[in-house]
Amino acid sequence: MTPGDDAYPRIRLYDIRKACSTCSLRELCLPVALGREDTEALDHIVERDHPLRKGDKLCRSGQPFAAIYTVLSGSLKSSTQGENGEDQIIAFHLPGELVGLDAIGAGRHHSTTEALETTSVCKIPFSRLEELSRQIPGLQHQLLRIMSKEIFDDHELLQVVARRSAEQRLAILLLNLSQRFGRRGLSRTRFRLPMSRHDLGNYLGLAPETTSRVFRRFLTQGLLSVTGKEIEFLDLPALQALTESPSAPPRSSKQG
Amino acid sequence: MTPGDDAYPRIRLYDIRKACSTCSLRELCLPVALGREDTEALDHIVERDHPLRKGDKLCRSGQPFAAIYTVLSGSLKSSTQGENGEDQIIAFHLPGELVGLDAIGAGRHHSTTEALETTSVCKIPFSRLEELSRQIPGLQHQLLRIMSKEIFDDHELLQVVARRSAEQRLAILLLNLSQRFGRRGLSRTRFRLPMSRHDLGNYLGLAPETTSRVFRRFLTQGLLSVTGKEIEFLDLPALQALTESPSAPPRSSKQG
DNA sequence: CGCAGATTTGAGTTCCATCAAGGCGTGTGG
DNA sequence: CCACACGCCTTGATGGAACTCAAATCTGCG
Repeated sequence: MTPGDDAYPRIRLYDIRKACSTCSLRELCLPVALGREDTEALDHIVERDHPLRKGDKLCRSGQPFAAIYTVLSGSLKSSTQGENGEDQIIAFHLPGELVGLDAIGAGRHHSTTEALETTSVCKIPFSRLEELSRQIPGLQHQLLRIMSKEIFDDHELLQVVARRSAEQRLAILLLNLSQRFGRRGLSRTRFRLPMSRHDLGNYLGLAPETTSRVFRRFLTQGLLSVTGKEIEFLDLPALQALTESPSAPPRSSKQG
Repeated sequence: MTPGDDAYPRIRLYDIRKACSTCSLRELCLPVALGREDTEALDHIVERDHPLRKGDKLCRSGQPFAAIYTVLSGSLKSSTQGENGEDQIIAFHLPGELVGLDAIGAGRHHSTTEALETTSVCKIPFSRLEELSRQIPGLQHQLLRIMSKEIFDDHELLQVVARRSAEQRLAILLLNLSQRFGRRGLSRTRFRLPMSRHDLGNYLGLAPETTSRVFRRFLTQGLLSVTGKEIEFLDLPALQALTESPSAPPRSSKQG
């Protein structure tokens, strides 16, 4: 049952790199000048976890924090819960990305992470990683670096949710997903959205109906074609133009 | 000109503790079992910076990251910039709080921090702090811990901006500020807002006019009294009730 | 005292959430 | 292979919250 035993043999960093060309574990380690020994040390703390089925929880809000994860295949969503049970999705996780960083240090998860489809992840026990990072100076810096990135991403999301129209929000998210798919070597213009319209809307601070309507508008305007969860960009420049606040009235900030 | 020279002598951790009873530097160090030597080591890397006047920038987006700061007196706002010059305020910083954490690791500031009034801060060169944190195991963990807190706060803000009404947003912010003032030993029910209505609105994703109108509504309902930037809570329970989504229509998430 | 910026107030408009109903698609059982 | 049912998605109609524009008032400051 526990990962790391015979049924779920340890996998090597080498394998992870093969499995996922832009794996965050690579992101975590690559900029660091790791010697052969260091690499092996890292190899040995990585464990493969059970594959998750759609709806399975990787971790729940309030649970003690023990490990961070990197997505090998599939996808996940993380959400925080308001006191009323209404939740707010704060991130989607695609293959090659790290999960659970917001729990570092607090010792406890603040969010619940759930599989959007059949998903396999790779577990990195944090205590061991932290221990290791004391021995490998660059690794410690990498940890801080990645958390910093997380903060930056959150700020970008905030900016989007606080100040942009529904169309801009969706366009920005689609382009963002496009980039992330592209980085994995998949098509940047044609891909499958792993999340429901509901999740999409929740993440962007929109009602699901609005999300649906915006898709229709994009379709009508010839910006993209939508078939269920499959989408294809037909007019990338126009979508990017949307992003740059073409119709966005300059709110707040400064208005002379 | 450079801080740390004779004109601005180094100040000691001891002084900082006196200057600010809930200083984040304490927050940073206190949970760590610091010996006398460690404490002195920290003392020596802390510098007092120039006092800032209203509107002065502590750091700008894009600048190389060199230090984190802790607020001794006054207050600051941090904002990110969209490509159009419209900015989004992501945090207000009151005395005793840390500034610049989002830049750790990226080596570059992602946000611009500006004084809302005459403000004095205390500079902690990061390279030295990092170096020190390799020698003091607990300190490293504290850094991660505090960054994690930052991420958590961002998620809370996102939840507020994405899902709550204008009244709820303002109520939540006012109560939050109340707590933070209270922690410093000031009144929790009567204080001065250091930021403009404009900034208030920007932070909450609202137009300044809306902010003003919500204040009026609160006034009319007898929830608080407002005189310019001075505010006083008159009906704390009612404000807190607002916070708990009483009139908040359960949006998105789940609606049977 | 007068200016500039901040705040408030008003009127009108827009965008999006809500409510409600219908369509599509997938999985299950016959 | 087909029928049915459930959930997800779409579409329509409507109302309301918040934004925009515009102007008056207030505030601080030189």
